[in-house]
Amino acid sequence: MHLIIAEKNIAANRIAQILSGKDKVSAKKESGVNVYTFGEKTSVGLRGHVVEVDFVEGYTNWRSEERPPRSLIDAGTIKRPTEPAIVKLIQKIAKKANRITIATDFDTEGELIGKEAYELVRAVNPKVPVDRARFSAITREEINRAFSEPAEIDFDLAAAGEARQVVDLIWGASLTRFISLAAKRGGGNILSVGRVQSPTLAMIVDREREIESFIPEPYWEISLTSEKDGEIIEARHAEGRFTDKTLADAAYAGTKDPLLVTEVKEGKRVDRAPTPFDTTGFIVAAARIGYSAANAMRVAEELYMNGFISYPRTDNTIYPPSLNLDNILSTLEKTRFAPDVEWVKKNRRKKPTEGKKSSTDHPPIHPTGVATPEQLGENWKLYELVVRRFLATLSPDAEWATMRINMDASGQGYIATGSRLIDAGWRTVYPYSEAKDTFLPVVKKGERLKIQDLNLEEKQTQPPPRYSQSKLIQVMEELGLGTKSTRHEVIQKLISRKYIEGNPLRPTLVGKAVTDSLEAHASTITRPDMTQKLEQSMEAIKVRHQSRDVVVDDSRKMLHQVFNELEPNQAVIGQEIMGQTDEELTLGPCPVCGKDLRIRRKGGSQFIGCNGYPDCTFNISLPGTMWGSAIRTKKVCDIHNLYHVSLIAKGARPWEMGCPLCQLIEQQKEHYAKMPSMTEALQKKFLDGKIFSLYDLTRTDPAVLVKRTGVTGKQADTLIREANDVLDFIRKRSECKKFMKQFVPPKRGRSHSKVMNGFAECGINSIGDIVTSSHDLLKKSGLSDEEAKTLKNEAGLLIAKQQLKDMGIPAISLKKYHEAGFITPEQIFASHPAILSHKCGISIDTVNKHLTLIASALNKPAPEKISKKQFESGREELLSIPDISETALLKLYQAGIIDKKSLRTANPVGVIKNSGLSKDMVYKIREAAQG
DNA sequence: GCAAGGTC
Repeated sequence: MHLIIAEKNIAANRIAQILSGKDKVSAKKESGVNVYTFGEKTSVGLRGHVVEVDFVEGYTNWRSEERPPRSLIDAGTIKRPTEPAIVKLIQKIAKKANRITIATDFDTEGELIGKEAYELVRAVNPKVPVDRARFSAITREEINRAFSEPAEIDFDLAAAGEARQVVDLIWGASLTRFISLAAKRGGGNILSVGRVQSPTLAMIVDREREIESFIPEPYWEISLTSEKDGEIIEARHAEGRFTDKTLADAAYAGTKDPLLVTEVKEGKRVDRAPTPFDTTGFIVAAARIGYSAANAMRVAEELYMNGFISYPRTDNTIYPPSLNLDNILSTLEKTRFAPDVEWVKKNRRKKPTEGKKSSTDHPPIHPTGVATPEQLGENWKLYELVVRRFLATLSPDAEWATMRINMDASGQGYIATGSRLIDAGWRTVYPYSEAKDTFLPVVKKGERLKIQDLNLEEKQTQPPPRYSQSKLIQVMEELGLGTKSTRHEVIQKLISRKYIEGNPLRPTLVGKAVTDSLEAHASTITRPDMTQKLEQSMEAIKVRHQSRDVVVDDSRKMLHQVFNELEPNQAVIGQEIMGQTDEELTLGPCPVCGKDLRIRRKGGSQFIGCNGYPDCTFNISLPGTMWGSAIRTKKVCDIHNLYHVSLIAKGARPWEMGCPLCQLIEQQKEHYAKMPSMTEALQKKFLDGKIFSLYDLTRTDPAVLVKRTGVTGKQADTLIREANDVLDFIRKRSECKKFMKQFVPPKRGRSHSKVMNGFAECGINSIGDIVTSSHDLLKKSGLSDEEAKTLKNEAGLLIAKQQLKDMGIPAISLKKYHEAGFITPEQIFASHPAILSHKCGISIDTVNKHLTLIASALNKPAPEKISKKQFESGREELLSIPDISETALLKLYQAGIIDKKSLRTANPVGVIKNSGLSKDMVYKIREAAQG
């Protein structure tokens, strides 16, 4: 008897049908397993792997003292049946067999599954010959060929698969146990780690970090509309994005009628027909019509099991030659797609389209059977997708006519583009992506049009998008993470572990915490490189350059090193993760609305916010995370029923902060003391009225304050005004401290806070105060001579800069003034515009504008303006006088001399005095200016 | 109770 072992039941059945020829196949169930007999042959299907790798006995207790997570690295492994019924049946039949053929899938895992079957067989029948049939599709042609030329099992290929199994098990199990124990997570709440899942999670976390730290930048786009014979032309500025507002403004202002057509370019664009579906391609297309990855695969599985489509787990995007495409077309003629098939037959392309990947195990996903919408219900949509994709791969490319119109509006270039589908090609049978025409009217070079509408739009650069499931699967494929059958399951696993959530995918706090911890202490497991290295090793095993055992042992050594780093940090890792979980961050009821208060973190800052946000804005600020991450302690405040908070930093004792609300109230007393009208009785009324801080007070409407606390309207106004003053004072002081810290290093006995206290005693409470305070006063606060000087100087610079900015001088010009040595508004105002323009490299018009701004801010009359023309021609006039050099020119500007005329008419004595030029020189050039 | 890979 000849036993044929296939990878799955459905394959066993189909193989039997094909090989039986005219004989009838008898299908029976033996202890729940399908057995197909025909002639003297018997065909049985496995269920993928029917055995699994696991540790030898004695490692089941996670908390065992003698067997800690690290001990799993060197623990022995065994293969244990996971499908005992199938294992038993195979062995029962194998005993009586005189030939056995392994007919599992034609890939690495298939070879391993075959070897597993081989070992089961050998255990009960040491002598029976075992061969191997390899086929890339279960078609009559392929199966007959494969069975007519039986081959041997490739034990090297299978060994490569075994290496992967063991490496995955020891890394996954040991790290999962370690992290879960460190974070005190057990039961159904464990934290898993793995070669595929951890890098996938890290990608999602990394993306979130990019989004969090993204700083949007403004840019400007200019577009215009015009019209020809009633048809609209939309064009955009040739520059595209402007990153400089001044340039955009100039381009906008410079866009004037007429709009001259400078060039009309017509062309064609080929729109390639899509390539055959592999699993990833199918998932992406299904996502476009609303299916999640897991759902799409579930439906595909169902369609496959019922014979409507081919095997849905494949990496292949090239139809193998053995696949009879004509037969598939004839089959489809019996469906409601007959008209589409008709069209494809008439217009069929020479060769079907091809993708980049081919593989030996299965053909691309294609239809295999006839179905009706009534039969399939909801699943029809995906059947239709597979049918239409198949038809599209046999259809001609689509073609677009393209047009580009280049235009010029008084020196500003504009571009309009249009396209029109002239040959729908494959789009006729595959209507899933929209083919939108953008028409442009016919215009000729040299034609003049009118600008109807001109738009300057400010936009902002956007952060990268979060991953959708299908995008993530595509990226996983690019990085080699997971396989066609497992990628969607990995995503589901991350969701069920509560590492990620939402659509598109976002990491949860736990997901972030686990990734951060692994990246800090076991980064190997968070990188896709591990898979790539493993694949290289597997390749080496396949060609016998390395043995399975050496590869696995090397991997064991690496894992030991990872544990060398992990074990000493167990406590820190636990804290890092526990401190991030929802429960650990929840403190108790919000005093304003009663919902939960929670510690929230963003970047380097943390605060306590209300879960009722944005309806409830109550919050308490916390010190930055550099002082430690805030987590709750076990104590609860009797008054407010809130958990106490403590800050935990690496290598430091936890900083117990106590009840955050008590803290807040205590802190506010100090602030309230600075308000002249505040009394203790009022403070009590405020607390009863649920106003907990100075900040709350400034944000409360006077009418609301009256209602909540019973103060009079006039009192309310006064209190709010005073609160604003104090808040302003506090802000200025913190600004001052931040500024001082940059220039005054802390010393023993002189902390930054101590310096600030010294300042307060001297009445220095803002950066402005530093400028006006005396040198000695600064020294009294503990600063050295040098430090006092620097601080005062820098403060002066900063204040001047701020003043100029407030007056409306843009940052770019400010920098230019500064570099040329013009610091304060007064300095700039006192200088002659010609000098400013010359020394700073700012155009005279702009200088004039700035001087007007400064004059009005300083409450002084604006200086006389010099026009650009006057300035430039004057400069040429003066330089044409042989004795006037560039340096002399500057000196003349100082004396207000800007051209020959002013040189002639100015009082020479004044010129000599103000310019610093010699008497002889001045008279000489005056002479020259007469001519 | 751990992984990843098959299959249902």
